[in-house]
Amino acid sequence: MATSNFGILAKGFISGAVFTVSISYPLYLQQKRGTAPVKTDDARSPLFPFGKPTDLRQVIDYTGHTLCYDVARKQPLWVSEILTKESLKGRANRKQSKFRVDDQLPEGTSATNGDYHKSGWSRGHMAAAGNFKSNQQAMDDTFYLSNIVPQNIDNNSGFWNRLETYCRDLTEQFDKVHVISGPLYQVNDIVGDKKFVKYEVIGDGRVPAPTHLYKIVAAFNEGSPERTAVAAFVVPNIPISREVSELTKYEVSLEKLKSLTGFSFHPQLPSQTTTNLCVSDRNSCKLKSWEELELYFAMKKVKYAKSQKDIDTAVVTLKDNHVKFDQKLLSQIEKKQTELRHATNA
DNA sequence: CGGAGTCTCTGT
DNA sequence: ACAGAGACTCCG
Repeated sequence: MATSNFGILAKGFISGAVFTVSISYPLYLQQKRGTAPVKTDDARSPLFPFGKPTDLRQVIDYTGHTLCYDVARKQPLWVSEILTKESLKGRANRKQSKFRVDDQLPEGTSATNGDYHKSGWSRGHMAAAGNFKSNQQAMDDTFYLSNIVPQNIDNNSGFWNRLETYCRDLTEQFDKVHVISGPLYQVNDIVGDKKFVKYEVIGDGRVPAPTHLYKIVAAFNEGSPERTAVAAFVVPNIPISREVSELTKYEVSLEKLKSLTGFSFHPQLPSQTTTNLCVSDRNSCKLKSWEELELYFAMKKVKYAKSQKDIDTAVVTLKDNHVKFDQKLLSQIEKKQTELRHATNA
């Protein structure tokens, strides 16, 4: 028994019946407050004769990501993943995956698709599906609703999508890119000198829609993990202009994020030798332009076009947005058109 | 890449 | 009659 000799006796009543509990606790609990750390992992204490509150939060490992689940909010607190060139290569297809209730969670604590349906909010991945092209199972796992938060759809497919793309592109400069993502509930409404945190809750499950999302990016090379380049970002969960490409606009310090989340991320990271990602990265945390993404969309549309009409609409979309055609797209269009001609002739 | 909504079919 | 799965179409 790892207790001291300073046992005390507690007495009380439960439903009229007398109970007597002998409680032993370490000497340091008797010390003055502030002079020593209070041990919190001891289940017995004078103030908690029936045991200290237990925490339902749990950390779960999936095929490609690990998350800490917030039972009360029915969404993750943080989600961790590691990107490499290899993990981004492959044929896994998100069309094969389905959003679904996570049966690994405690009974009744998972959000449902019904909560999100017609809510006006999209189902935003924290660990991104596109980060697991190499493994269909890993991609499928990201579709568990344990990895999902209510996200503004324009933010999701726009700025946040560009941020995820930025993380993937970092694998061209670093062996490994470690990413932690999660929701935040921050002041988003100020009236006079009063500040408010206002957020919607959706569905029968009353799933809260976060005001912000955060992402911590730590990129390093295999041989020198002590020279990690790291940065953290807090992005409001609202549409963000396509013109914004400076990720530094949303950069915060790790210390700041610690106070916002209550989690100390990367506690082992030696801060003396790490560098700021937005300085080390040769792109200086500059996101790809929206035009580049439009070009990418067009490429896909042409590639899977079933008729000339599909190609035309893709082209019109680009012209509407004043996006310059690059050579790859032009040759892709030519290729597709001859392909379609052969199809009609046969 | 990131999503949504609608329709049809099927099983209870 | 209603719920879920799958195919299909659409958007940024």
